[in-house]
Amino acid sequence: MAILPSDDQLVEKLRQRHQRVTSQRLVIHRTLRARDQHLTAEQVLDAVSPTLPGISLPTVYSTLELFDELGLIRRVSTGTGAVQFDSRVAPHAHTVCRCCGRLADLDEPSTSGAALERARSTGFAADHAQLVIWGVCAVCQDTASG
Amino acid sequence: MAILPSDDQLVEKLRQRHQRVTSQRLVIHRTLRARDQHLTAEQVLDAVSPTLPGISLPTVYSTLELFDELGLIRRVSTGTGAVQFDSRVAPHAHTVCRCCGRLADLDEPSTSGAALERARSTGFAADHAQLVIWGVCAVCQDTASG
DNA sequence: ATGACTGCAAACTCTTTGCACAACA
DNA sequence: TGTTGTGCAAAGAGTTTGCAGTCAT
Repeated sequence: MAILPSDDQLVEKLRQRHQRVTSQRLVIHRTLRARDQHLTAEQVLDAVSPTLPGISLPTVYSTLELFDELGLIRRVSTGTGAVQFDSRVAPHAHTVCRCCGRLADLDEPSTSGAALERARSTGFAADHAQLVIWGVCAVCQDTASG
Repeated sequence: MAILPSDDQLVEKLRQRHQRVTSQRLVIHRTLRARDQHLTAEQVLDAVSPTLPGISLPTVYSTLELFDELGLIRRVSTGTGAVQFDSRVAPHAHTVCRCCGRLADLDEPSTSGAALERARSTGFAADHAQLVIWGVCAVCQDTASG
């Protein structure tokens, strides 16, 4: 499989760690970048299956875990249902509806800087902050009141 | 089982919702308040079993879910291992070690206020913000460098 | 008395593991 | 050519569900 310019970041990080550049890793990476949203492992499998027939869920999981270690994606967990993997690298928060469980993005750029600093001041090597806001989404509010 | 002054908040909320005051709910509530830390459902089971022999894990889960709805505790999920239930009501953040998985408290009082406001401005009825900071704890840093 | 709650068992979902084969370096 | 990575199947952990019996109101 040919290496595209958009693969460079991934390929470089893999080479640094003496890990292999496989078609599974390339396709999953391209798919995540193209979607730029949060997906479950199963959704990633469905998204890449047309391009990679026969790819397995364990491979998807191990690849997503690798990408999380490399800082290419972020794991977002709400504790309800499957973990979501977020390819949006820019800082932002997430809202979770207590009613329908829906996860949505919230642009909130600079909330976590102070918390990262504070964590570091306690000796914790912080690399990433994840802000999840619980509540009821607009749709479920309408449904409940209607 | 007698109602203590410390149970008042729980009892009042249950009565409001026409739900029953059971010994399971009282003991779990007292145990959580006494510990004032984050516990898994299994740890809650172990903690209350001496007082309530024969209590079951499904009951613990349903009670913790109820308390979360009542705002008496907070569900903290890292996506690795079991969900933790936090009886500390005062705003604070959590750190998660990528290496050993350990969850720790971080006093960080006012980080989430702006994010809650912002979520509300989009029509989302936000009630709670959860800030999780990923990184490597001091212990694991020492282990890796030694 | 009656309806909600509990305990038990089983099922279910999500994720990880073990092993043989394939394929990158 | 030597490992690392993949696919398959199965196991594992955590959580939820169904139902009969119990208990708070």
